[in-house]
Amino acid sequence: METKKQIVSSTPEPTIRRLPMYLSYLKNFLSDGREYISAPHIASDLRIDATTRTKDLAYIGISGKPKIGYSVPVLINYLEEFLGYNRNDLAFLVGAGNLGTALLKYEGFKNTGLRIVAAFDNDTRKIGGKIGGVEILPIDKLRNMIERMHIAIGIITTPEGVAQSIADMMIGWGIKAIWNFTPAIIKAPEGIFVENTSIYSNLAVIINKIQNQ
Amino acid sequence: METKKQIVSSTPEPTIRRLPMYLSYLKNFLSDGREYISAPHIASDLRIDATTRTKDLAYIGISGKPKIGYSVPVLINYLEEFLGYNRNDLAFLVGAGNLGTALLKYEGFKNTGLRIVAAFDNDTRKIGGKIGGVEILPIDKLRNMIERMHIAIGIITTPEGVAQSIADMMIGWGIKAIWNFTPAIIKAPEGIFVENTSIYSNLAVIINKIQNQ
DNA sequence: TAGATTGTTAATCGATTAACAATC
DNA sequence: TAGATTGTTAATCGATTAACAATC
Repeated sequence: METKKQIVSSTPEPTIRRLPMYLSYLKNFLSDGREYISAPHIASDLRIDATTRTKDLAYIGISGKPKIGYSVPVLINYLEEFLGYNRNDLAFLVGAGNLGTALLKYEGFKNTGLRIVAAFDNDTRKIGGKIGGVEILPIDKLRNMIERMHIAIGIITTPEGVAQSIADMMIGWGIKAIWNFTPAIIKAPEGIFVENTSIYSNLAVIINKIQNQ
Repeated sequence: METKKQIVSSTPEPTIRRLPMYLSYLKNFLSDGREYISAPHIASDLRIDATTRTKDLAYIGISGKPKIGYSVPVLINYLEEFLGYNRNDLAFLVGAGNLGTALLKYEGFKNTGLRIVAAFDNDTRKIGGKIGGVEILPIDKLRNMIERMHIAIGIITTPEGVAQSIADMMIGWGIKAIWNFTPAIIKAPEGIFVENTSIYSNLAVIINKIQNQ
């Protein structure tokens, strides 16, 4: 028998990145009181091809009605469910500097399923205190806490130089996904997912556009 | 004569996003004192296909020598030049909240060509003060400042609800590129470039991976 | 020279866009 | 019914990967 390449029919990453955009848009739309919306309507507002949008919604298992469109509240429910906003995904944050502080205080996470349950730093002036309602603990408590609480997500907002060593600790103690806000390139074994929010990459795209305009 | 589709042979965006990664990696490599590096070497460290990497470097106009590899210092120079780190690109930031403050204090920009020359807010307690060495001005000074200083880049770190109106002001007064850190979907006319650093999109990818693992 | 490494050309893969049939 | 809108199938586009020739 021939070995058939396994088809991992998962949602494409570009689609996943667009979903929060739809959600944000639809919530605004709903506050206008209208209940149904059509694909061309969303598409022209968001500057996304109507077919792309239809496919995106089909991926998460929602379909519309010809002539009428999609029910906005239903769409919002499906999106929130798919994006895990009804779950609680616990996370630790390491590095309570400027960016770490901004994330700890970020109101936007309240809409989502992400809960930052503790933060870690090596600055004794911060340890014991709270930022955005989250306790700041010493780094050497990290191991015990990850293991005890079965935390799956680790957020790294440390200086670039120590990012890899923090990641290694997190991975060793059971973290499944790392959200890296430093410019460091995190090396991780197969099965550990690393998502980079790279300020430099975003800046590079902007500067490139400015230069070539 | 047939109209030939104009070929805008510009560097692909995925390539541009990878360039800062190469730069960061090479700077670390250089501090080890070695002068030449080969494509397979970089590739295995960064987990990027060697051919992809070779092409990326070819785009910015640098080639290596068979058997020897690429000269690291030359590579760094080319990358910094291409990324505009030797230029000064002036930017304004609007919204000196948690995230805005983090960006104003961000040491990493010192390596780049970006200079945030002023910040704007409507909080009278912040106005007149400085954050990260940058003066905080009232929003109503924005127009005059953009026009006078020919600022090209506007950074938005306001609450989601006012992002579009700030963008409209910026665009009306001559800003060419907007770096949007809010979840808002910024509508802008043709020719104005909008780059989104979307916390929600990044989070969505992480949550999706966690759910399906 | 021999072999490691680059660089180019072709093949593959995946996402977006286009065309059109189905349906309320 | 007629027409607006969805949903599916095919075509296009662009990036990644593979194969192999060129070169120091």
